[in-house]
Amino acid sequence: MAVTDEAIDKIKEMLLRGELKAGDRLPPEKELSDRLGLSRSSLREAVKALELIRVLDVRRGDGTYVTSLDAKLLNEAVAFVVELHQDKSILELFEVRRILEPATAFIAASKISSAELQELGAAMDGIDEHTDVEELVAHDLEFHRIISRAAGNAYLESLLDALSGSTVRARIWRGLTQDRAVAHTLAEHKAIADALARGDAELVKALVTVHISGVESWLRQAL
Amino acid sequence: MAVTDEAIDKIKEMLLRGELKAGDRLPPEKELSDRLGLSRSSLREAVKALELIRVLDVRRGDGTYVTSLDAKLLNEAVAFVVELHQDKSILELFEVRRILEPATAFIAASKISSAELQELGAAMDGIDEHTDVEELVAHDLEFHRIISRAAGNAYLESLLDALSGSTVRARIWRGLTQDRAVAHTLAEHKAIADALARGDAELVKALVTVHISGVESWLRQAL
DNA sequence: TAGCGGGGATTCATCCGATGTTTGCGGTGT
DNA sequence: ACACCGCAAACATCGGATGAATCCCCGCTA
Repeated sequence: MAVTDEAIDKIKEMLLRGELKAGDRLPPEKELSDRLGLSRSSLREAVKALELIRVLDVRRGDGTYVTSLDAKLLNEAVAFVVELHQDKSILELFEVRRILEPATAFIAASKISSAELQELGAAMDGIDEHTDVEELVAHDLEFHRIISRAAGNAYLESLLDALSGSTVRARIWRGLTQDRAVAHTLAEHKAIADALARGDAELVKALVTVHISGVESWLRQAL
Repeated sequence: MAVTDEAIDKIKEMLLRGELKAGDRLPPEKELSDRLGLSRSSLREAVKALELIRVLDVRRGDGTYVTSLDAKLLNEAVAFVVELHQDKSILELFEVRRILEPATAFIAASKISSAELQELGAAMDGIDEHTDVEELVAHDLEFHRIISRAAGNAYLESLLDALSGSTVRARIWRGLTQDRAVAHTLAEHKAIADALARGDAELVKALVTVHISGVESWLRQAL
């Protein structure tokens, strides 16, 4: 194509060149479209596309702003794609997660703070095999997120977060509930938290590998 | 927002529900906009956004089609984001690559076919420290891509491809050339290929770790 | 009959102008 | 000093007009 895609590229270049920085406000639609030499309609298409992947933030009645442009961008972009691949090749996506999650936990083991360890403990409080699925999913998400955050790499955190979308997580925990495997899975969480507290990185890595692989094989059989 | 985002969601749901499948053609703009209850202009914004992340493929004068919806989607989405983070936090992105690349190579070691090994050999033919930067980048890209493809996980392949965009690669090889470190890096490629040929997965993993880490530390010092 | 070319129909590309809605901000009055 | 009001700026959405690319059917020709 041409005009609209050129506009996307030009905006991207303005970002790369530092002409536009995070938090900056873009010129009004009319002015920017004149400057880039296209119509408002076409410019709006470009802006909309950049808004979908969270590069721009459009505030009605106010203006269009550049987002923080941090690692969370990865999350948005990947999550959208992952959501579309739900039934199809979840297992391949899971294989990626099986690589990343233990490595992340390994890194986290040597960096995690006592505050984060406390958070991890709090995340498990009040969660047992009688907790309803919705809350279990929230717990699971938080548990893994605290660990990935402790690894100190925002991209890793975003990627892991996006790779197992909440839809997949919900399905898994629903399945675990039916199979009465919730207690077992929660025990794995507990073991991981304990090993993290002791700073035993190798054990953490092994436990996480077992944990993820367990879920993976459950998923494989469930499909 | 409202109308346009609703349209994006509705199209996404049509995909999830199987109402639209890969390769399908969407109704014409006019018809679809009527059906979704919005104007053509607004619908076009939605379509444009979905086109940016390669979910839809618009062919002028023909129609709008659903793409193959395969793992390559990840590539497009991630590559766009990565490109925007060039100067900023390349090192964090590299850390992710350092996790994925050895693990991928490890998997590839037990799966790689003789045809792929031959490809790997061919990719190294005619490449030496006198090759110009552009060709070195192409070689590097191909080398790592053959290995990730051999691992048999399309998402892994896409992700790795996207994680080290060609811009970063170009910068690295330009730097390696100036530092007269090209021969050394190519020798590492050779060693990796040899270990793959012997099926020594552990060695492959170690070599790749060394390889990536070497580049990473060069990059760290160059920033 | 097979192949080729033309022309109309379909569909997207782009632009324009009008109108509605939301937000931010400054002025005003108490 | 504070609360309210109203204007101006900026995005949201619409519908129509025109252009350009593509597809496909139909008729012509060898």
